[in-house]
Amino acid sequence: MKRERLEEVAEILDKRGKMTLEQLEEAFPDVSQMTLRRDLSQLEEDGRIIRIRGGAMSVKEVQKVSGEAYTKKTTINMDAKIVIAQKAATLIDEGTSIFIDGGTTAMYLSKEMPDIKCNIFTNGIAVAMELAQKKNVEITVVGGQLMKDNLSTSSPAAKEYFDNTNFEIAIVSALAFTPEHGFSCNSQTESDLLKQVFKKARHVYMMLDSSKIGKINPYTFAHLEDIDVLITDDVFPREYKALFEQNDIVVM
Amino acid sequence: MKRERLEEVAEILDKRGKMTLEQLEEAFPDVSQMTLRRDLSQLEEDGRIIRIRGGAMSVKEVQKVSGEAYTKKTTINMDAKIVIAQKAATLIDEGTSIFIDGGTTAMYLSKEMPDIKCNIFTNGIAVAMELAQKKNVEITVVGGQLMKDNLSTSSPAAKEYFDNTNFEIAIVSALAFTPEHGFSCNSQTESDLLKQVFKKARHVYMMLDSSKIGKINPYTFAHLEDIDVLITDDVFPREYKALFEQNDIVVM
DNA sequence: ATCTCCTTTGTTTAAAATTAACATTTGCAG
DNA sequence: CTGCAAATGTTAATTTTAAACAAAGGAGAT
Repeated sequence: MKRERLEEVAEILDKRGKMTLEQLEEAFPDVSQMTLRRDLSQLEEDGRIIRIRGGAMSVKEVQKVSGEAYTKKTTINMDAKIVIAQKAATLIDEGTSIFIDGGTTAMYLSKEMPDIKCNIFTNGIAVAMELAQKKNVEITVVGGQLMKDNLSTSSPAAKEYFDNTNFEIAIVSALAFTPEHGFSCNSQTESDLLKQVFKKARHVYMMLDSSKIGKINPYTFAHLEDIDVLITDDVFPREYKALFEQNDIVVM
Repeated sequence: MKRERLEEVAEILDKRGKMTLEQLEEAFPDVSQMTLRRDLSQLEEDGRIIRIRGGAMSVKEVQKVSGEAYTKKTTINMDAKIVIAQKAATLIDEGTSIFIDGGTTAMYLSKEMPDIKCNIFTNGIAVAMELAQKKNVEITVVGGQLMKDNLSTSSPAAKEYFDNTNFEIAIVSALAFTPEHGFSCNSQTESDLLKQVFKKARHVYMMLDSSKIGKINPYTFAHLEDIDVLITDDVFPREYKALFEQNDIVVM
């Protein structure tokens, strides 16, 4: 009972890097806060985690935080993104061929993903590194120039790149969405890449947390008719939900 | 005033590993607790320390504390590799176009590299992530299937990939070398990739620590005549050094 | 110099998190 | 079943933190 929970706590912390006590309580609804505190104490003694004010973080995360110039971006609407990523993770079936983009939501998705046999294509190198830990996942990285802000690559040669490639699903996210401008991002070449991906993908899943709504970015890469499923959080406005459903999009 | 104090706080924390706020107050008697708190906040944002309840600790300390629990790999001949990487780093000039492979030595190289304006092409995603921290370095990642053991990509499409690309220098390392079999690695596609790179590179630098000598791996990608400079450690056997020099290779 | 604006620092106070202490439950050997 | 010990829950006290505001410097402009 205790032993297992300790393992689970350590695992989830390894996955998410950093969690508040509140988040831990949500993850373990049937034990008290005090118990979780005691668990953290013990894990700390074992050197598996570091306890920080408000919660705890994994050792890996410490190294990451100190290693990179810590981008604040990772924490904007993080909870919503994790929920969305978890949902998306359940949609991945064994043996499928999938494209995943290089955004932060995709990063969470790759952490939450089950370790099943499948082929993943991605343009995010952080995503690729994360997935490399999964034994059964075949990974292919899309080459190209690296954008340092989001660690994703894109290349004008994307077209040829995907000539002989097909995806069952493409799971992507956008930086912005409005009904008029569709889904947009901030890089021309990334936009081109995604358009190319959509052509070769049987289904397109869009992960969109509600903070993106009403915003506009310079490059539109998809409109409502291009996507099949929308995965979002629970504060997603009702009128938008209706709008998506009118366009035959499944909203989760 | 503030700047210096921040430095001092970071230093003393690095030294002592872990301090409570009380201890910090003793160390800095002429500022208020709140100021120290604010300093810690800032250092935390910069990724230099980790704030814990009651005080703070240095990143080093975290690693030490957790060191026992976490297995450290990539230590095979690490010292030699670092020395080689440092040497190689000095050979990179501003404004050049360079290919770097995805091996562990290349990883150290990317850490040691100066942050100068240049174009780096690599097939190592760990290398790419490391380089992403350098503001002035333009990075292009070679796409392809990801090999999980060394986090490098390679693709049969390498040929087309490099059609319009040229390198001033290619800095690569091999997994094995013998005079008869040349430089070899353990992946067919990576071998192809490197051969392609050599065609487009003006100079080829080989980083080879002495542990690689006398070993054979399945795929030879270069012979003595293909390389221009050899960067190695100081226990490199004399007879091999002579051999290289006979082939007009500069040995460092 | 004097003034203004902005940053830094200090102080007080409210909020939050943590621990301690004690009560309750659970599992299990005898 | 009984009693003990480990695990967990609950509450209250303690400690730590952050927020808000006030004061003190510091740099540049006039």
